[in-house]
Amino acid sequence: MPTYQRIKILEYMDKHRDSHPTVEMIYSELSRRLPILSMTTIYNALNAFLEKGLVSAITITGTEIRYDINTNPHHHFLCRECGRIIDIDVECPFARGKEKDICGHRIEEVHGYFKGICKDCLKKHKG
Amino acid sequence: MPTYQRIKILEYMDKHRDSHPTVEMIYSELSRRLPILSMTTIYNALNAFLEKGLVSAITITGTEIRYDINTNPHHHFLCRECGRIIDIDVECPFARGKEKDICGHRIEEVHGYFKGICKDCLKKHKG
DNA sequence: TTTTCATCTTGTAATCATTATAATCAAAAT
DNA sequence: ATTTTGATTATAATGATTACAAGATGAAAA
Repeated sequence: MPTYQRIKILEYMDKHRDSHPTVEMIYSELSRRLPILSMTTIYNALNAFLEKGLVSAITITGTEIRYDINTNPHHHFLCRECGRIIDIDVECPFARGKEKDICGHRIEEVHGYFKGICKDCLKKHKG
Repeated sequence: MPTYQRIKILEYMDKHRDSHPTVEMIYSELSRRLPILSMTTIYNALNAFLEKGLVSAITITGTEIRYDINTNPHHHFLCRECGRIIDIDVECPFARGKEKDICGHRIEEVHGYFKGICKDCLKKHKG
């Protein structure tokens, strides 16, 4: 049932858990090996994965959608300097999914993110 | 020093605190009264406001930037049904700005948002 | 008052990520 | 074998935002 392309895309997502890749990043690596691969295919596949809950979408940079295969509840940190997106463990009961409502509204998705300077870039400043 | 247009834009932001307007929303109302007004002016003004910390940007819908003049620490709730963006009070120490670092990374911005069905839309379903 | 200088505004054009569309393809089902 | 369903592809369209260049403004300096 799952297509060859979709398997490759999912494999890529699994291999690059930390990079929270964009469609472009997936395309530029996979298209080297796969004889033909369309950008649209990746969009379609990721949207299908989204609906099935296999991946989640991160809109943190404002200019693009990043995709995340890590389904554990967590937040993200975007470094203004190096651009990395770093997973942040959270103990927030909302993020954990313990709370289903907030102020009477039904919660279906929880997103939390920080922007700033990451640990490594801070070191570079001092060193 | 502040321009006539910029004052009008800030006035609009203050009058419509709850709607978290887009550039388009600001433009379509203000351009009726102001003889001429450019979309670019609104973008420029809002970016200037952003740098001065007068407003903050909310990228919650994925398709557009919403602007918020409420500088109190708070989160947002996006209703999937009516599209409203609702302010949510938070007691999270990170959102409150009490914590300046997380896992060694320096925090400069904190964003939190929920997606789901708002209180009012839930009522409509039952009623 | 005139000049200067920086800043803001405007309109148009460009960018760029994403989506829509329509044709093609493949695999499964009847 | 033929139909059906869903995936893939290429191209074109969308739409929010930014880039750019020319013109307007307004305060400070001469």
